[in-house]
Amino acid sequence: MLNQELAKIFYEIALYLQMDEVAFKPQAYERVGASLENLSQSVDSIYKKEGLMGLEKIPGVGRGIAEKIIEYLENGQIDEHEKLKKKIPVNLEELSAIEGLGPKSIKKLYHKLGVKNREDLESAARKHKIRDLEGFGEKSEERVLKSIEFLKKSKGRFILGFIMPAVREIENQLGRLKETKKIVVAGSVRRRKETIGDVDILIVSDTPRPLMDFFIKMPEVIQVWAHGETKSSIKLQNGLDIDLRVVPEKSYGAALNYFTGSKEHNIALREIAIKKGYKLNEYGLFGYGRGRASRGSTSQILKSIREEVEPRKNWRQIAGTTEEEIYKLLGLDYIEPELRENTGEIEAAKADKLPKLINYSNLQGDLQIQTNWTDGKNSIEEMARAAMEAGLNYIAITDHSKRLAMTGGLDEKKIQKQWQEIDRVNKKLHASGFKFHVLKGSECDILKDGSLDLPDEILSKLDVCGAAIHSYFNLSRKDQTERLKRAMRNPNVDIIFHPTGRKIQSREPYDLDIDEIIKTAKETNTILEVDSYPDRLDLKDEHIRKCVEAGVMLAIDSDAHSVSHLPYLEYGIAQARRGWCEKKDIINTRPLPEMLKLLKDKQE
DNA sequence: GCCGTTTTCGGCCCGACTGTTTTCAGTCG
Repeated sequence: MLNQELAKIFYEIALYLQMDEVAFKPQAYERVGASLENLSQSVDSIYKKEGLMGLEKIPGVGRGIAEKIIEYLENGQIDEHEKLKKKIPVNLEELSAIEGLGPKSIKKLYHKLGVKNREDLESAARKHKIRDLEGFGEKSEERVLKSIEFLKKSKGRFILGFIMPAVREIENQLGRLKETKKIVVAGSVRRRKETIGDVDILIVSDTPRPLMDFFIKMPEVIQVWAHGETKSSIKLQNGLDIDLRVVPEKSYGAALNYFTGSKEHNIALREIAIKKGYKLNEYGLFGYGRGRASRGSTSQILKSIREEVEPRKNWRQIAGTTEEEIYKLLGLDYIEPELRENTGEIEAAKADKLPKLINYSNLQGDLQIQTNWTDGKNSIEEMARAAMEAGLNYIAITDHSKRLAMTGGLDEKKIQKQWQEIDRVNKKLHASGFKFHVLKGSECDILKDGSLDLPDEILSKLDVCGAAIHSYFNLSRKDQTERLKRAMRNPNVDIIFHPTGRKIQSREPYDLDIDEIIKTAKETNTILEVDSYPDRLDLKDEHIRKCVEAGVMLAIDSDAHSVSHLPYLEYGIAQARRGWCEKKDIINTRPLPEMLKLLKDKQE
């Protein structure tokens, strides 16, 4: 949380500096903001362990910002930030979220109209005061009102797994047009971020115009933000913003790379390109001069670009049709989209040390499935058949335990009855010639003190015992961590389900020392789950990466409460890929007998 | 303010689109 607070402050400093047209510093602050957001360790613990020097090792942090971080840790605020806030006391977070409002406009609105927050802005717009300002007009006023309207209704970001069907529908519509040679959804969707702000679609075509026209006239469109030759931008009824760009074939790879991002990754690539005497943009990778790409020093080349001395005349495209050739010419291994956050992937690609990521087709089983025995919608047999159709070879039925009375949680008696039903389903499936197997499991409640909701004599008979926290979310960090550690030390507990308990956009994770949990998981040979349910994705990417580094085994489960939830596994795999997971790190990529042998209580 | 597989000083990613403009500033990604 501390990292996020600081990131927000640094972003705000960047905006304030931009208002005053300060050169270069804003980028530095933005960079450090993004860096802190991606950091898996808390700045607090870095500072405690390694002091100022440790902070300076964080990418984008030098002496100046390190001192500001320390200032925040000690005083809870940063002097320069407070000064800037006093000068222009506006709610930057609210105002900069408005479509089309940047630092310059915010500054002007404050000075001329005294706009401090979204409310002031809305009232100024409704009174038509904005249109009279220099640089503004009727259109900008309307845009402000529309954007406020939308922000009132939504939080501005969408949960990937929930919005994906709508995205794929638009992709299909555009893909069917005869002008479309190739289509791909780029941006944060392609990187499979857990939430997305908008959608970037890329099309290869020689005739952009009809595509653009079709795009802005689709029935779902409620707002056209931009409509140009090669780029258009719209908003759908469901609130989703979509950008469409059309590029020629020879620029496909460069454009795909560029529009996939992340911004930080792209900037790093461009810097590498410049060092090699190249230029990288969305149209391709270009070398300077004829034959020898590295003629002239970097600064000479830059100078010539800046001065626009016969721009482009001497630039020659040397790559751009595919992403692969761009990475190759930059001296890098190909980097999968899920890794492109500039959090070490470029260095790894340089050193030939990228992980061989788990594949979207690598799962053999699913170890968390709910049925209509508790709060699921479908029967055991229905879930089994659906999983089989989805290409899986085994599932574990993990209905809730008795403490979750609300869901009709199973007690000792009921769960044993469920075992009979599982035996019956297995028998039936095997008799029909299927190799599929249903395992006996539980999503057993972890009680307040870390003990379990079902007795050991029951748990020890399960094939797969999952344990999860569903109550007392507000325990202190120490108590919550101890609670989970105690559960992990139970020799019958194989997996901790959704270990941090967060729900994206609706519930914070409970307070946990995640490093301590990972350490205990390693010691006790407990598996941690990557819950694939779109608003859980728990563990999340940065935790997953820590597990991989620590050698903790993970399971990717759907947490399906209905047959329609099984496809959610895709998002768990995506999250695992973002956490640098290989196939070997995930227990349920193994065939059933091998998987079972890796469980805690099945080992010698 | 950060950063260095040339550098501890002198650089710092790049282009499309819009609106309000008579040639461009601001925003976005």
